[in-house]
Amino acid sequence: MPELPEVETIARMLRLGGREQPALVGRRILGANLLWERTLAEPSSAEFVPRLTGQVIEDIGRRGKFLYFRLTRDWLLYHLRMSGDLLVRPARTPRETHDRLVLELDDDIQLVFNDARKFGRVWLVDEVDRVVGSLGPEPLDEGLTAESLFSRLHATHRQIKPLLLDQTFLAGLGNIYVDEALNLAKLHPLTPANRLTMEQAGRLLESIRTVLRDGIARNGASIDWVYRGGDFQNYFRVYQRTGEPCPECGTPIARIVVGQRGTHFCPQCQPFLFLNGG
DNA sequence: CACGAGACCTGTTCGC
DNA sequence: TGCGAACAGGTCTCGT
Repeated sequence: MPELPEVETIARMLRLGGREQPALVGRRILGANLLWERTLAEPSSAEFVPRLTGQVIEDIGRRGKFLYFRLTRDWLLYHLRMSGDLLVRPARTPRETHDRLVLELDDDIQLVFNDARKFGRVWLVDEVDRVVGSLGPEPLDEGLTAESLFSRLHATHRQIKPLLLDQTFLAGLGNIYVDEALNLAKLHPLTPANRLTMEQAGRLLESIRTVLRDGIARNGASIDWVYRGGDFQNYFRVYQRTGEPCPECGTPIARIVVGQRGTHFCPQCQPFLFLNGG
């Protein structure tokens, strides 16, 4: 599903508007149509529509992989999970196959949540931290330093890849950007977190920021049939490039499974140096 | 605490 | 061509 750069791209598009697409800040919600019950995490579907109706969108942003809409009284949050997408369409546009929630806005606009795999979720809450309060720091936040990352890495012996996918450790990374960042930092995905040196922790933070910034600059990645307009997929170094040459050394990219996730890395640039705990 | 498996879902691609 | 298996950007829960 969309990771930080894809969600950031969507948030910016909705907040600022894009080609032929109006900005949504200032629009009033006139009604809502929930088409798949389980898409709504909370409150109940009976409470959702009357409570949402009439509120105005005051701001739109991103925290981790969550998209948030600050409304007159409440916060509306979306998590796109694997296949979710948010689309602006003219009012009364016919339903499309995987539409799950349609908001009717003023100015004859709809905001459509489309999600083939139905994993995505929506919340309407009065306190935003009830949903995003347990997230770890934003990787692009200047307040996050190599020193603080280093000390948090050393608080656990978990493997670095699953740790970076843990949203309570760091918010926003997913399978693509973790593989890309670890390759750039020349770290094996199974490296125990507490074995990283200070220098490696610094390189890891810089690598994470580089791949995220590059991803945002390319409007995110569009892969498989879930096309969102970005083209960062053309710049992957290792993700889904099994058997192709490493851009650094030419060694064929390897694929293993880590935490049930496909994991791509260069065995030459990212050697595993911790056999027998040594 | 840390890890693995299973669940939630649909669609595409791959191998026989 | 057909059909099942494997796989997919995520996260939660449960058992060990």
